[in-house]
Amino acid sequence: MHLPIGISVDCTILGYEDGKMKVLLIKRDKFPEPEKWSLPGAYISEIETIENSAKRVLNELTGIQNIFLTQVGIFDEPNRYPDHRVISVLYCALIKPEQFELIAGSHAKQVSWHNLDEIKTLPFDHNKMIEHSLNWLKEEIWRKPILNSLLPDKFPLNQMKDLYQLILQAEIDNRNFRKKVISQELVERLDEKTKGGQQRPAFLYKFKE
Amino acid sequence: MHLPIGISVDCTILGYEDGKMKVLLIKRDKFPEPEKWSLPGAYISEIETIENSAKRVLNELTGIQNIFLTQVGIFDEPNRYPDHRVISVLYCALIKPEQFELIAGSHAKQVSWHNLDEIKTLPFDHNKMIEHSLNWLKEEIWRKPILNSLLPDKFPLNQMKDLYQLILQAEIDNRNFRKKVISQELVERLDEKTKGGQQRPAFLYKFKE
DNA sequence: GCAAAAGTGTTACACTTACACCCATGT
DNA sequence: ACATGGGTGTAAGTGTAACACTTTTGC
Repeated sequence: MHLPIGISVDCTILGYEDGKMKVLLIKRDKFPEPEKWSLPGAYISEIETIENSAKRVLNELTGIQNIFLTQVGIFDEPNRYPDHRVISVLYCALIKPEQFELIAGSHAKQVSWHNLDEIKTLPFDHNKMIEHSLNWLKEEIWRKPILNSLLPDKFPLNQMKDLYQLILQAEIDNRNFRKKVISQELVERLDEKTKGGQQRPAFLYKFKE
Repeated sequence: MHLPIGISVDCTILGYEDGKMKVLLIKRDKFPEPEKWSLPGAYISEIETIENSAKRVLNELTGIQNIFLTQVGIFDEPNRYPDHRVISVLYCALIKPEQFELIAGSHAKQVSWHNLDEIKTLPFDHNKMIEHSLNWLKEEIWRKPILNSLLPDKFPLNQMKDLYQLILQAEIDNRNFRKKVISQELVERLDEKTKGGQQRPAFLYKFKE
């Protein structure tokens, strides 16, 4: 009835800074895999929904709160975790690194952003989890302004395009991209331009609504 | 660590017969809710993936085996189940009722098909589960030949259209429907027609591949 | 010959894709 | 003046949506 199976949550928190995609990792302090960097995660509590557990765990480990988490998958290989069975529910969120103060708490020794393209082998199936989250993001990216969680409030369209290219891992046609996001009324142009660049200033845009 | 939280699977098994959508229910024999009709489901086992547990449970309860189950959701409200907490992973499958012999086993007193439009209040959150499965189906219906699991091997296009209308709960334009499924090479026409109808015979089609 | 279901084509609109040059600024 | 990234329009192709009449059979 009450099987000896643990249920945990893990979170892929993605950010965008200096033109690179980042993922938030914690340095573990306990068994298993102490001292290793991994996705923030922990067992769920008995009285919360899984999503609320994910929010709480994320806050306890990293200090991040009040963000929107989306469930993106379940990882249930019987041997994915050492010692005993743990089924993990994976959540993903996109945030602007500069808007959150990182506070390592609970069983995290450190918290920090890591460049996505430099991620090495992580414990358990966390590499698979990141890959899974990125695939989820690729599919969701055109639906509504998901990316306003990654971009600053005001941004030039080329920055937005760079981000789409980074996520989709593909070239995007400049003119078609502009037509699309403007005609779909995803973004609107402000009466303001970039300053201090080495070249022609660009109009700034913001997400609608 | 090993929290007293149960993990179960439930299955929405859908069929199509006599122009109606059907769902497979079992009559429960044990606590909780004995004697009530509900979706087939049970606790997962410690050594199987969740999906394999679902297949095993379905077979034990209904006799159905060798079918393709898709995970469509997780139901995790802390009080969805009486007495103690159980998180349930929901699977869905589409099958042809006439191709499976139903055998009530394990803790099922009976198994039988029920018309979807006559389903009353079921125990726990099983009504929500069915609704969730139907929404999933609405989204998946145009992707690949999902419905070849519901239709006979050979069928007239109008029957296929009726089924789409039933699932989507919407009118479909006859000509556009035919154009679409033929141009997408979903189906191909056979050199065979319906017989014994009261009207003009219709060409039979089959799913490609 | 008539009732009933089967079958068929065209046009308008929306969306996507491909493609190349001029513009505004800082140095 | 020139290097650098910013910015723009058009045409072809593809998919979707709306719409009404003729055909074939059983009775």
